[in-house]
Amino acid sequence: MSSLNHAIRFIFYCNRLHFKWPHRYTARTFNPWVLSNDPPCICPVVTIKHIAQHLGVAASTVARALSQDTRISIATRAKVAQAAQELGYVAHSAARQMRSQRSQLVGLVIPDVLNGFYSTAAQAISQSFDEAGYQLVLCISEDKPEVEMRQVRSLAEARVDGIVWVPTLKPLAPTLTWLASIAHVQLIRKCAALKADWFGIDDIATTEQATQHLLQLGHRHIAYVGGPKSLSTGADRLKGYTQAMHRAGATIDPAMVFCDAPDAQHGQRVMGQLLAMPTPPTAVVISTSRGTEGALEALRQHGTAVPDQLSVVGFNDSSANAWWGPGLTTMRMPVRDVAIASASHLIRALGQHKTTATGAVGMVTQYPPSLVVRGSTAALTPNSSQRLV
Amino acid sequence: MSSLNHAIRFIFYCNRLHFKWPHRYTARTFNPWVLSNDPPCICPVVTIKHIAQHLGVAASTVARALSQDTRISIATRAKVAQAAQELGYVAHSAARQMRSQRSQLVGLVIPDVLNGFYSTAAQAISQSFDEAGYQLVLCISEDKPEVEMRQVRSLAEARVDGIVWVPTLKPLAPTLTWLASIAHVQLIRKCAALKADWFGIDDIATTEQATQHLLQLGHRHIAYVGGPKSLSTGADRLKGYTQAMHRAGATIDPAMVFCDAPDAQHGQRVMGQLLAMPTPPTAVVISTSRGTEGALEALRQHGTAVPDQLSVVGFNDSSANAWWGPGLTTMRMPVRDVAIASASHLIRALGQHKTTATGAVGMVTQYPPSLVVRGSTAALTPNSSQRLV
DNA sequence: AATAAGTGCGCAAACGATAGCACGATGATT
DNA sequence: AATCATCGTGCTATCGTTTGCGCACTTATT
Repeated sequence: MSSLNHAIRFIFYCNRLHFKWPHRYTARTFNPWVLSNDPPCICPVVTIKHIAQHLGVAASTVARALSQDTRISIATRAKVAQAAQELGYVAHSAARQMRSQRSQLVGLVIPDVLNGFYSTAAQAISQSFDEAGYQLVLCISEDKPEVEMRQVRSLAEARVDGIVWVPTLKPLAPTLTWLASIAHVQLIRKCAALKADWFGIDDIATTEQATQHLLQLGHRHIAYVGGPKSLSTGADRLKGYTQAMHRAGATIDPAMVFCDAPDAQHGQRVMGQLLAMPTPPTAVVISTSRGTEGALEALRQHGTAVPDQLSVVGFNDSSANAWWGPGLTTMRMPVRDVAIASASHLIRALGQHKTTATGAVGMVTQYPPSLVVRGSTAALTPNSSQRLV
Repeated sequence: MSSLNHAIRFIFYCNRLHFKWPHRYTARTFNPWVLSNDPPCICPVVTIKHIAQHLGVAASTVARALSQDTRISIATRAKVAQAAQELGYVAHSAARQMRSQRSQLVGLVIPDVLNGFYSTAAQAISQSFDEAGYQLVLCISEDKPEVEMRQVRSLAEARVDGIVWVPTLKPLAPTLTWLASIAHVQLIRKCAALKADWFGIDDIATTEQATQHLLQLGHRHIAYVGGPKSLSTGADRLKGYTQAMHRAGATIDPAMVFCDAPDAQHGQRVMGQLLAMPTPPTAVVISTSRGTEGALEALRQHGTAVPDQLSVVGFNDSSANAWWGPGLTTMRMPVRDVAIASASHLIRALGQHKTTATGAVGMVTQYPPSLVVRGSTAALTPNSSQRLV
């Protein structure tokens, strides 16, 4: 804690020199509740002016020295650096932002962070921006447009340099207005009302692959449990299922297609309904991660034999899926790759400061999913609960 | 997009009035890549000065009106509010911070966000601060002290009002110096080198309960797989195991106690070693979440029968644990409660602005864990791989 | 009628860092 | 010897917002 003592001595030193602390300073103390051993000390924060006074140079010289301006001699730079170190100088990014117009902050707006899908994205994005020297402001919108609006407003007030945005179902108009004034990329979900560069996954392919897999195993009565159609992901995944079914000439029973809230409750309830049907499906495609969790819980409660009675394809591959019973066949998505790509793109754009050199606006970058086949899907047998028609 | 047009008209209006835009303004435009349909428009950001000029009042009046100062008449306040709305005024929090000395930012430093343990905490903390009007700066330290140091430094530069901190194994000295000047709480892990209010879980009780459970089932050769002893959580959990074993008069085989990196690789490797022993244990306590994942993978690969050959107690209960094979017996921790408590405490402290009214520093708030018994633990039988000695 | 109190608002000084401009000193060139 | 380029540094305005002080005006009290 020697730098602290340095700082304290410095205060007395300044007082000797009749350095006038602004009166408001007296309220700023080192927080007493983390330094209970030491006596509470009135200790203002050190600024470049203090360093300047300490060395007998101008504040601007200190500023330039700290930013390694070549116009300042090496000797002076060294002295400044040492003084800054001794006095415990910590730059004030808000003040810097006032002039430079750059906050070195970026916002991340995601619906949820418990969901492994988004926590993976958050982790990757956090790392990318950390490496690039940006700080990440995390906003969890909980899929609520009002929350999202408030958070985007706050990000705009903070003058974040950029935003990585996973839109909610129906973003409110002010959200779009504010976002339009900020460099941003859209992640995973598309927002039709606001054109911007988008990074995501080929959602049609996810369910298309899954459904084709089940069709090849001989299934024809395949149920679908997904997210709301108003979400771009929900609509596309439904489309993938529909396309695959039509191409194979299989008929879709509307009673076996559910598009609703992408949460565990919904998954559990809907799976319960499917199992209670007089002629239940022989296979089911579930296209949300939380929905998959709920559905598995319902299967456990009903004691349904998987894959003997029912083949199941889940969503968002994780290590937990490998442990589950016979192993869960899932759609695996390169979330990490997508997240890193979006962050890199935004970082690059911010580096270019303003030029839209990439060319066209509304760039679309789509990554392919893959199907991980495990034990929860099997060929259709007479054992299956549904008799072939 | 009518508010945008309003703003544009306002610019011309200002020009007519010979309002001088600072030359630097010309570089700030509405971002062209999100508004490709409209022609790129040079459109400075609206400040209170512009509102003031628009209404023919002083900037200070606008500032007071926007902060609902009672000295400003209701009529003026309404006019200001409307003008702000029309011109698309967005407050500049950095400028506000310059005077008020409050950034309305808080930092969250956690080692990992993929880990369900910490993502749960992050979600709860994010919500708490969001409700209290703070923005959350997320820092993922990856358990690396150098990364942590850099991030804490950045948080100090951003003048965050407070920090929720999960310390790494060995925080570096500068980290502590910088943290000492900021209001903060420690979460989950304790940092002995820096006294502060702490919120966590009774880590001794976690493994103590688990071990007692196994002892009651008749097990005596119980292995332990945990995190490093240098971590407060690692040390305490080991202590809980040791205490329970000693109290029951069971001998601890040092070859069956592993304290190392809390990751999946370690869990998998160590579990492999245990299974390969000439006289393997009949039960095992695993006290890290990632370690549990790795261990389960090793069990799957070895085809070990659980609980017939080996009883297993895992860590950090999640819904996935219920699906796993016979259901995984786990230590469940009230992470969400702890996280919310820590955030609330910090918010309360920040609200009091400086007073350490709570009294003593170094407050300790500890929540009790609970044991969720499922199918992975069973009474010792001759079937078990280890003969009783 | 004169003073006191209250209301509504403007002026200007900060907050900390930075960038443009200028200025003195040194050394090099004509 | 005079002019010029270069180097290192200081002065000062500026970013957008807040706030203490003060002024003019209105209403209440003596």
